[in-house]
Amino acid sequence: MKRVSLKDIARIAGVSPSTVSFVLNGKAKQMRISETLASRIMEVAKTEGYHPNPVAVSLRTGKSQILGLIVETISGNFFASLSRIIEDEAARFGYKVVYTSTENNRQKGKELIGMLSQRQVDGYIITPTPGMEQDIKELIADNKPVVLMDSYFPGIDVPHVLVNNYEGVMKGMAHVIEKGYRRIGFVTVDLDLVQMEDRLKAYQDSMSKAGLDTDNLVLTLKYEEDKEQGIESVTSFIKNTPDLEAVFFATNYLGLLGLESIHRLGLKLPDDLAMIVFDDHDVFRLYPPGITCIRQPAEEIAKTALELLMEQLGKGNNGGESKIEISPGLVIRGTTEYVQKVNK
Amino acid sequence: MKRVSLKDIARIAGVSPSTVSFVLNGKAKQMRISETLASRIMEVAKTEGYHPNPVAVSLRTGKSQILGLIVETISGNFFASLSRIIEDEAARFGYKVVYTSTENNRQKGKELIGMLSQRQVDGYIITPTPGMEQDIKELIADNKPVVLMDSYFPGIDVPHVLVNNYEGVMKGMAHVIEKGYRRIGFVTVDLDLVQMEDRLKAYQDSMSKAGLDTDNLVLTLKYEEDKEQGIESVTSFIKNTPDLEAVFFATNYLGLLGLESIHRLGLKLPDDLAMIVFDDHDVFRLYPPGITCIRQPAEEIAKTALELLMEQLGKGNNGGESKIEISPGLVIRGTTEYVQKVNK
DNA sequence: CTGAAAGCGCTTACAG
DNA sequence: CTGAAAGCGCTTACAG
Repeated sequence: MKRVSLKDIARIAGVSPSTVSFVLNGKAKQMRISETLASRIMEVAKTEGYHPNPVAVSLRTGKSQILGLIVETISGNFFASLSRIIEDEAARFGYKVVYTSTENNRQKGKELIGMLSQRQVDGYIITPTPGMEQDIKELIADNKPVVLMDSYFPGIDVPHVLVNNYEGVMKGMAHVIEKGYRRIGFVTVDLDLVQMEDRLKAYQDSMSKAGLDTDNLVLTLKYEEDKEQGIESVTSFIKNTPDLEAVFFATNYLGLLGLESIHRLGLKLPDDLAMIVFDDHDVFRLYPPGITCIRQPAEEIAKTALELLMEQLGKGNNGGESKIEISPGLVIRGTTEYVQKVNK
Repeated sequence: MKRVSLKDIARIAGVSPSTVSFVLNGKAKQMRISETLASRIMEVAKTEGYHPNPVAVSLRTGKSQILGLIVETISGNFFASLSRIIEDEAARFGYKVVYTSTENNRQKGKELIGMLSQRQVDGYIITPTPGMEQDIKELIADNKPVVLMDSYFPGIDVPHVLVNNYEGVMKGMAHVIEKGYRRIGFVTVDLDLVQMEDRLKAYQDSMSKAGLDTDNLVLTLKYEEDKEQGIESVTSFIKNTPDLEAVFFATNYLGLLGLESIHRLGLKLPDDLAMIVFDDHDVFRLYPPGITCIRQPAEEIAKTALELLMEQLGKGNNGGESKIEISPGLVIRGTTEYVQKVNK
């Protein structure tokens, strides 16, 4: 059962391969091929079960119709929500998606390898992690279509889509402040990413706007620390901060550490201590009730990222909707859905 | 920054493309190319940063060095544990892995499409679901290397690796029976898969061996039912079965339904009711303490599946270990790790 | 309206 | 020991 080739179809239909190719690629009228001939060729192709060999097409055209999605880790909810959406959307444009993850462990290596050996993909959607700057620059230099998701590097001029982090934290803070909380702590991590800066900034701004002090209320964990160390830091932070009423955790990972700390201290949510979490990855459902959560719309982010990529690939069919804010080469977009769970 | 081609290397090194190809593919001595020449060519290739174009190689050789992994769903722990392991193992043999899922919703469609459009992959690892028989037969007919994982179709003669379901259930049953339980229920689903049959058989055998009755103790849910319906069925089963002491859930999905039912009935595990679960997919950690769990070693299954596939691809480097039981065309292997949690 | 020809980047008999 | 040539299956100027 050999695969039928374009040549086979040509032979059976009694025409030249070129003609078959034109017809099958919808260039029949453009090439002024008679409708009769065209439909006859179509017919033959169908009855013979012809499918073009994508490898040959790719070699000839230089396009693979494949997109590369690079995420931090392939296990986890973020990837799960994302992959489905991106795969579906990509399919609508005739693209397939392959995944790679940087899996923090083999940081330096894997991502490079992945990129190099994958230069066959037509475009990239990347969730950037610290240290990827160089790789991304290379892609840009290579004129590869790239969209960053969930974060970006201020120094690199590349389209990206992420939630409005500042606004998100402002909303969360406004909420707890309005509820009457005053002594609000903030737990973050020393990751050199813009979204972390924005979140901290928003915390500080909202506190000062409310005339509240932030002295000794910010805990910055080390990215390198392991989970247990993190939990201990948070635990002692909570225990040793006088009159602490609420804590804002800047990422969902930090939130999980916080949850464990609160558990160990025997505190009850939200009565003893209120908790607000900035949910990076739409994993809200992991949290128990009694937590205020800034939730990121993973689906919207993913869809938008794909749209931006398609635009670069010349398939920019943004239809009626053009309300994507485009700063010079940059795209920032995102809404924050505010989920209210604190019942104080 | 154009990609350098093999031809470029040849030109720079002052030899023919063939020679370069031979050297780079490690056929230098086989072709009796002088070591001096060979190392010079290697040198040029390295300094020029040459990487063969996999698309061209694939077109020419008919091999893609890509494996297809088809799972039920891409979100979920099973996929997460699997993907990592299979990807790593495959890399050791020089293969990449692409994923697809059947995502029960678009059952009939997607899987077909996935297969057809992917005929470029060199081999398949498939977690079969009911209805895939035809597709798998086609692959076999096409002489494509295929390994089934986690289940198999008795009618199709293809290598597969799965846990010993019968043995697993026997162990679990032996345990609870030994603990003194007598009225043990069994909850299963009307899925037409061999492993479900094996599990039920083992339940019946162990009950009869212990001289216990199974009348009205087996609940078979409909596969088509949604979650809520399932929970209600299980709930009423538990409530309406007199003197029920323990329930064996034949899959982890059923186990989750059971958990919810027990919760709704306000029962306490394992005091009011003991629970045993056959964990399809190594997601044991999802269960609370107090549950007896038959656990599948996902890692071992995945590794074995890959080995079997490599064997078909002629890379059978099974080293010293050859204790894979091979029945005619069939492979059954697996161990069950028995995790004891019931403290009665 | 349609066909012959070149070429994408490789590998591999074949011929020296 | 090494090179010229064919060919994997397509697409696309180019020439009628």
